[in-house]
Amino acid sequence: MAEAPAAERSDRRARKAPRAVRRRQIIDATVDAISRVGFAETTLAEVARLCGMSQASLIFHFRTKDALLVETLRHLSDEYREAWCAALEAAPPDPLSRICALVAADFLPHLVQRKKVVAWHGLWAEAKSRPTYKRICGERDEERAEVMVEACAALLASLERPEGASKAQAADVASIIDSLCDGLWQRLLMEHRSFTRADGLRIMFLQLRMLFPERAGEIEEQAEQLWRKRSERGRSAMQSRLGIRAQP
Amino acid sequence: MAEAPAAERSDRRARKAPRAVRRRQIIDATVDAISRVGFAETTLAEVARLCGMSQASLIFHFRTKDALLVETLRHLSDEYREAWCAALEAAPPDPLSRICALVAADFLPHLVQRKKVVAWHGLWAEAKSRPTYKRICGERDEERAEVMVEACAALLASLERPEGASKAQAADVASIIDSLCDGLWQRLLMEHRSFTRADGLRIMFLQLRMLFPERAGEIEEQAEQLWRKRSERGRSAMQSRLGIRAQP
DNA sequence: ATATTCTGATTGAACAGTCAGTCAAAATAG
DNA sequence: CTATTTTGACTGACTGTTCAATCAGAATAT
Repeated sequence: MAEAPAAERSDRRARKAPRAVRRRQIIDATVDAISRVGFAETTLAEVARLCGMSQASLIFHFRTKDALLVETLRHLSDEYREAWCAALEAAPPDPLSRICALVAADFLPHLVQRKKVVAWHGLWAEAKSRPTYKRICGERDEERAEVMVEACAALLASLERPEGASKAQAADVASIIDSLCDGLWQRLLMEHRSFTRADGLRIMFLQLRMLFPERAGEIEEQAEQLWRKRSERGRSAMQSRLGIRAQP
Repeated sequence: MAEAPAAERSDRRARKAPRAVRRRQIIDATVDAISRVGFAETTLAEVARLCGMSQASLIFHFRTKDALLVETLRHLSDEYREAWCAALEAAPPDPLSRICALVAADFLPHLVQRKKVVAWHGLWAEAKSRPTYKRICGERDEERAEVMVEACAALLASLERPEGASKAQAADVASIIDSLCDGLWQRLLMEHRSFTRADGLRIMFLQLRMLFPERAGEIEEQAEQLWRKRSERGRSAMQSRLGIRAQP
């Protein structure tokens, strides 16, 4: 309980911290606040309390409350972007692997933390009436959607389906994948007792197998690989099979 | 403009309106306000302005602002429930028709108005930190989900798929349908210029055909029927074909 | 019918509380 | 020292809510 080694524990009593560090602390506290009390009830006083600073300090580092909220949204957006970009780079270059990686990134436990997603949704909900928010959210979604459409197009092209694999078809498939992701996250947030990330991931892979039945085997392989990684982190006996068989 | 016939036109200048009517006017104005300025910025002053009444009147009819918001949420919830219940009753009793009816109800133009859904999402986003909201939203989702699961179970049972049509399977299929609906609505709200209700509906039916390829013909039939009804309301040349063919 | 009383709806003005943002002084760092 | 960071105390604007007064129309009495 004594003094901290000053490096890792540079937090509370460091009177003067680098600008970027303070800003980050404040943003983290803002995320915390929004996820706790909701967007509408998030006040500077609450954020200040959560990061142990004065209200005036927040205003000193971000000029206004609105600016703080915008930068919080931007931070979350950037972080999310980096997460799926990293997942994408770590994945093999074939389209199917890329799609699986993108999907998996959305459901990996500590890549996308609950607290952050709650805050994200709180800010997102206000985007409809705040152009700036809308722009940030829009950019985020667009970029990911593009990558997904490309991967889907590449995969569809390789499948040689009976009727022409048009651009529109790839867009539709990508729409289904992305929208289902969003919808499942919505459920995850509301029913976080009865519906887990594992459930969401399982259903996503179910969907992938339905979209690309020709590659059902590979998809199941990728899923089981994920489950194996997952079980390293705790739960030993996890239902590792998908619920529905591929069509014959 | 002379006197109104007192029955239909009981609106503005009726000094004393029945309690229920006034409450309804206020709730409508609240929906309007939330959809315009967002939940966080919705004040009693704004709502009062929108329905041409005094702030004090709002408090008179609903004891507090919170109560007004809760009753607004409940109203939207009830209205939505009635919409899909009506669609369900109007539909033929076979499982597939019921599923199609439920899906279509979510995307039919004036059954579910945009303004209301925007407001719904605004309130919904706050539910994470407001137990009362959460309860109302939860009830709404649960009831619909149950009906969907039942219909899916009945349909799956009739298909005689190779491996047993378990309860879990029906739940998964229902999950996919409902979650995709939610996700598509999310897109609809954000990209309401480039992504229309018709796009959403088209993708939903795409999904249904993928989930139940054995009944692809019937599903396409139902879809085309919907499109025909739709085109009565204006647009003459609407892409009436689904983009992807069923698997052979 | 007319006048009177009663009741519930409606409101303007005022209230107390909370909010984001200001400021000058204190604390810290280089 | 000077420059930057930090904060407690303050402010003005705005919030939801209260309240006494007003008003319209129904009920009652004459």
